[in-house]
Amino acid sequence: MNNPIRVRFAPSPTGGLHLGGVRTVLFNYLFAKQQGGTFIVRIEDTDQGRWVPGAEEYILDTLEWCGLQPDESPRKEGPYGPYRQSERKPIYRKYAEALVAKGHAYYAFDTPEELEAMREKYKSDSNPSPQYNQAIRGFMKNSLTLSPDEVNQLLEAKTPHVIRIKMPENETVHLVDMIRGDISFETNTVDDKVLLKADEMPTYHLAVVVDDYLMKISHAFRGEEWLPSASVHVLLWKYLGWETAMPEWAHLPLILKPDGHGKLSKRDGDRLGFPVFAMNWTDPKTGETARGFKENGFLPQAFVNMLALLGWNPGSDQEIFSLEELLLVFNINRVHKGGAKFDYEKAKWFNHEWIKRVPTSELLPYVAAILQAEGITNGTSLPLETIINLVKERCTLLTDFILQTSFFFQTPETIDVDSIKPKWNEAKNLFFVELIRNWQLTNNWNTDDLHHAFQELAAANNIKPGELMLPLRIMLVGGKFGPGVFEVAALIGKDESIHRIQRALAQLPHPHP
RNA sequence: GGCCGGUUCGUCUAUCGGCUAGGACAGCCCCCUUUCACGGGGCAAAGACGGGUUCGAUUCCCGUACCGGCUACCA
Repeated sequence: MNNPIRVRFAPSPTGGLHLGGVRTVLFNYLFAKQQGGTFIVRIEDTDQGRWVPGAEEYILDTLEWCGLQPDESPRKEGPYGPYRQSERKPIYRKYAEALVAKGHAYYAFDTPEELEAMREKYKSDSNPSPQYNQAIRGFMKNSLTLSPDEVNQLLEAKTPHVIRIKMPENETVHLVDMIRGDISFETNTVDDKVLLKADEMPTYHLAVVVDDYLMKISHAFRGEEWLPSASVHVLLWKYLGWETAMPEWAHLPLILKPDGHGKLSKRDGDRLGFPVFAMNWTDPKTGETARGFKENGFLPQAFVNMLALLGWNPGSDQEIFSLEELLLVFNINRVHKGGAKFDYEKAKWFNHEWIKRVPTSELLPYVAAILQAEGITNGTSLPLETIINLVKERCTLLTDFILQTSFFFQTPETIDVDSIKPKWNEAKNLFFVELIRNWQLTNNWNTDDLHHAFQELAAANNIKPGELMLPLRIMLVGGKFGPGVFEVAALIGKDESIHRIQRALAQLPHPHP
């Protein structure tokens, strides 16, 4: 009988939630939910210095927008709370002390200055970044080099100190990764990581092990950047006596910059002009706002779909997946080992596909909100659903609906007269004057009749309809885009259509006014 | 520098040793469309390199190169 599936996403509340973070959530979520497991969010706020107000709220809001709701989180406490590590502070020390008692860890009293001095002293060309490890610890100020009395005195005097893991000598640590298979580390090459900091807060290394144990985590997914320190974590599980409860590991590949190399960062988004965060994030210190996919006009379905295919694929040619479909076909074993360069063009393609296939009724609230925010809403009662149906395939982002629908609601502020002028002449001018008269008299204000009447009038004037369609489009819509002109005319109505033509005529040469 | 990981079209990727190496995005061309899109059709584009193993390697093994991550009392 297997233990229940319990997975966790453990972000640090230091800012906006990055693409890669959301993908980690997604894979956690899919893995847990397809097996009836539990998805937990635990806030890793052990670094007081990097804590940013609002970040935790933002992270939880983002998961809500994505539809990836945790079963247990600071917002929805479960049986293993609290779900914020800062509130779990009293828990950690005893485990660190237990490790000291067993001889797997030790107290270290070195000051930051002394650590710096050590690094300077041992720095060389062949070893540019000396570590606090088994070669060095014998020369430092710790409970391994000091006598028990000295250590007790220092402890009693409340001397600031940390607890470090004592890496064993000449051992090979193995770990099985669900994505990468067997990975091994030589303990001689890893340093004595700090477990408990001087402020009594645990470091990530201690906290992740203790909390994963206490929260009964069965599978631990995280970014590839954690692979090097995984050996420390495996050792900790063993030294704490919890080896049989250790979760299965999966280290996810990184999401890389589209150009150049390296991990994708917020800076790249600024530089290359695309969002990196899921939603807008305003830095409370600088007041600067980083754009999010949500505000850039992405549908959450598309965002999630795009993320799922970054580093994973079903082995078939299918690319469009709803969350429900992903739940059916996702398989952690098919996650790649190699990092993927992020491609914003492909991301937009996913969104376009989703805009085309999502029912208009579902698009409606998004579009209505955007139009309202843009101040495009007016007194008219035009059927927004009909309009969305007319233009949705032309919209890659939800924000494209602004350009594609605003001319239905308001007379275009400027029209592209420059595209009419070169081929404009008196005959065309007369045609439009006559068209206005024709329209004023008609009672058949619908797409088909408008189209036929236009054709007939063109023929009567001996002008090719093609010569007149573009001018009419620009007069009504403002530019060379949008759905069929007669559908636009039919929707905006007789008075408005005539008004727009008159307005355009006034901006064009008309020798006989 | 050390440690760990990775390497198929420009990009995301398929391939459980048999390949004329498939799909998608982007690009280009054509059709459809009296706009822009949608849609349809087409073109171009890849196995880092060197050794093995094998009847046969993109696929397995080794080495090299290159890329990435880590190397904090940050996560």
